[in-house]
Amino acid sequence: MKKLLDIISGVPSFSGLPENQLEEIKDIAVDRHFNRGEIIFSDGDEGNGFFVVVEGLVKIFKASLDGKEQILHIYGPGEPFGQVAVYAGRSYPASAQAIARSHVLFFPRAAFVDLITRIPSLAMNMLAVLSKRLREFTVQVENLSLKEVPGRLAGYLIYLADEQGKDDTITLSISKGQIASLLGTIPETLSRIFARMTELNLIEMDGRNIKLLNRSGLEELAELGRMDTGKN
Amino acid sequence: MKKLLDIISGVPSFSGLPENQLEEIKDIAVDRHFNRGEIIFSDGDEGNGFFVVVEGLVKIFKASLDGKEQILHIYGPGEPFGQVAVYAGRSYPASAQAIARSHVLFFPRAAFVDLITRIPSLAMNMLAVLSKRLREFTVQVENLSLKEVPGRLAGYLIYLADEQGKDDTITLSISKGQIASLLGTIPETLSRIFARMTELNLIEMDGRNIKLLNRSGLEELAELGRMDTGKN
DNA sequence: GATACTCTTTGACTTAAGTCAAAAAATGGA
DNA sequence: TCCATTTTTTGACTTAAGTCAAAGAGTATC
Repeated sequence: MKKLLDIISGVPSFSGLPENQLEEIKDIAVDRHFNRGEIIFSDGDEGNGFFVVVEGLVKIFKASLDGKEQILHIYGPGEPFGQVAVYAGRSYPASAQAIARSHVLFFPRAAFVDLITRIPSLAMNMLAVLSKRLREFTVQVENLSLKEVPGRLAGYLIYLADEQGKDDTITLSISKGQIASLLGTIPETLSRIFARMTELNLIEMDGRNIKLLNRSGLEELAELGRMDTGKN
Repeated sequence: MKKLLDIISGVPSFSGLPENQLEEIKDIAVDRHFNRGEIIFSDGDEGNGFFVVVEGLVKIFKASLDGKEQILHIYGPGEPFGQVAVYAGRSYPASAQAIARSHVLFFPRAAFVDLITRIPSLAMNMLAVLSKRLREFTVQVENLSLKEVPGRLAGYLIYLADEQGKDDTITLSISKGQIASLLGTIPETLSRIFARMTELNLIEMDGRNIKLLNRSGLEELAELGRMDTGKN
């Protein structure tokens, strides 16, 4: 099956490996499919492997007793998730849910650990992936505790603009409710802040398309962490 | 120098390695000392290695423009920090400061990466350490966004009690101001919540000694995330 | 043992953001 | 196209926690 090998060779975590090793990785991968809304694993579940998104979108989140949730990350094609359970503790530290019809690859722990110990550059790649995630978490903690919601949103919009490239028009790939949860707030608050940003001519919004009208203004807001313009 | 080898063999990240490999690790380690208050590295600094605390206490934190700070973690003897710069990105994702006179070991990147690629079990150990940190971050994000300050404090007190073992009396090793920063709040708020907990007979406080009077009450508070007792 | 710190607590006030409720848009089938 | 969800927005109100200011405790130093 040639297609699977192509997919695997395109995953950043496996980049730079020679064909025969990619072949070995391919051999232990298991195809799995999830419908929109399906839970892939739950916080605390015993985990005997990790996943890589091939197609679709998966959200990783923590839920509270009273029904609130905080999204930790949203992963798309080429991105691995659930590795923490492979290297330490054996349980997943959060829940994963498909937020679109998704095709993922599952890598069983034992077989993968064996590969890592035999392929030093694979180990280095995995260390790099985890380090990148740690870096992202430091930013998330910083945002949640040192920035107000407008600052977090400005940062997120800039992040999307950089990611999507083109001009300064971005398209949201997830619902505003999900964005609220990712930013540690609720839809009502997010909606009000979008309105405020439009008011201040920072952005222009049409459904899921947003145009950044004043990038330096947004950058300042993201940097400072609060709306307060400093005048008066 | 025998003492250094003893220290290294006691570091969890290096556990399970044979003597000759510990020797190799020892050979690349560099001794460094910091006074209380000294900055070890700053957020964004180019990092060419990581550290392990031998003696003392080091705080890892993010600072905001307007002088606030969020502590990400506080590390004591045996714990490594700054690894993210070694495996990805080459810059430190946060700042590190000695909060007590500290003795640390510095491991230069190039030499350590060489060791990792030659010693598979060292690579696995490092993967385990990073995974554990990721797990801790998921808890911190959950706390910041889904729990109110009383819930976070209750969880922290329980964590300290478990760590310090003995009965249900704990001793704070850091100032209350630092605890406030670790929990994502400010000293005034923390002080008021300590007072409220004392009021409710959850704890008894004498300076830096705290007695947990009602552990299950605290556990419920930590679990639920807010003070609200649910009655009425 | 008085002086000069730093750390902690208390009080009065402000505010960002949450809750609850309902209307308005958008989306996706049948 | 029309109906039924789901998503987003708006309004009125509440609240947890922050700000500012000042008083009390602790600790260390000479």
